[in-house]
Amino acid sequence: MKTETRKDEIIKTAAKLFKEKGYSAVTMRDLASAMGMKAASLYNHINSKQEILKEIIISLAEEFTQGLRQIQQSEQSNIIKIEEVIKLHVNITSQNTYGMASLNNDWMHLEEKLEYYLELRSNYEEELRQIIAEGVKKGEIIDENIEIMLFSILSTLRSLYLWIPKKDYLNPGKLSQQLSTVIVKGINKKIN
Amino acid sequence: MKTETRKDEIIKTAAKLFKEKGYSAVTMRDLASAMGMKAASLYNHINSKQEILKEIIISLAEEFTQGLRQIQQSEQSNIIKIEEVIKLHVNITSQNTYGMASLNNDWMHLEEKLEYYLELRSNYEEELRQIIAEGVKKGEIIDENIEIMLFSILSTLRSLYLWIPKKDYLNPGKLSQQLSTVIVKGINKKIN
DNA sequence: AAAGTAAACTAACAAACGTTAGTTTTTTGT
DNA sequence: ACAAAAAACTAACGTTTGTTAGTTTACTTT
Repeated sequence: MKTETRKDEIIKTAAKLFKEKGYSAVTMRDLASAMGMKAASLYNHINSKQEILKEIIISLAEEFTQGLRQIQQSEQSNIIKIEEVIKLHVNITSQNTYGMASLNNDWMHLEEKLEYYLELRSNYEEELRQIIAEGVKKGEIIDENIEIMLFSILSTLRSLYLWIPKKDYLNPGKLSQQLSTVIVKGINKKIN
Repeated sequence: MKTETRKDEIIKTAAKLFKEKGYSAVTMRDLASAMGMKAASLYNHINSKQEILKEIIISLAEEFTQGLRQIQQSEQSNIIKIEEVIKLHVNITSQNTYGMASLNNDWMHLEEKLEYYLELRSNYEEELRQIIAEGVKKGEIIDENIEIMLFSILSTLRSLYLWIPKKDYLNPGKLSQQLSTVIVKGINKKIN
């Protein structure tokens, strides 16, 4: 764990501002002001505004890709794999709620890296889709519309960045567990 | 159902562009170009860029508020009320997927109407929270963390605008029903 | 056909944008 | 203590931004 560079600080501060107003609405002067410097000085550390966005988003996207790959390789039931995916999202999001906002809302401004990002994203969805499909085939998961289950799970997990900051009294482990309960068992009490 | 005014067309086109790039990244020249006219001509119909955003968001927010109020007044179980809320979201989102993007992502640029919007939003969340809480108290809903159930449901429903356009072979009725199943019963097959 | 209105246009504005160039200050390594 | 490197600064650039003013074109009503 090496010490945080000035560039890292800029990226971190940018992520915070991007979460509040979105990438396009944050100016280099806003960012500089938040860093306590002038806009031109930022360019001693970064090459462009876009580079900042790229670093925020791509590193997170690769973290998710790698995390899911490890879960996929493990030999567990598909329900447990999904619970591991939930943990993955909770953990990554807990450590970088600001960056997750950009990942969700500002990816369309990536330009050069856009294609790469979209590929990571669709691969991620496809792998999760296959976990669900296999779970259905093996009778672990209800035989409902797979797209809807995928959508519901991903929507919840992708929105975590909005909720974790407000509920930070919950530790990641407990949050993951409670989320798993709600997603896996549903909310109703009736026993069929 | 009166005929659509030019202003309505502009707002509709703007919503589409706002969904693709976000409010801040869409210029009046972009919007004019999409309308087949020059930027200055837009001002024969609207007063400002912000007014467009305001009309998109506030009308939707009020639609949700009114819809939830009617559900709340009906005398039904809380589980059924939640299923009605799901229907409400599916129906409104189906008819205006573009506007829903702004509602979710561009509300922070509302300025004068921001406070009003935030009030509608927090009232909406609070009413839904109470439906869940009452469901727990009456034994219809599992005794899990209410905030997490609220968060999970709202995240899914608020993300519908991203998915409905891709899955438009599903009609709203069927989609609502399948969503209810996933949210209420969960995804696992095991009978406890 | 004339008059009135609606809706487009051209031209331009002041402000804000990302970024560059060149210079000064601060920190680091010997 | 001094040289080198890092990191801040001022000033300015060419564009793009939302918007206004004034004018022209196209419909509608009489």
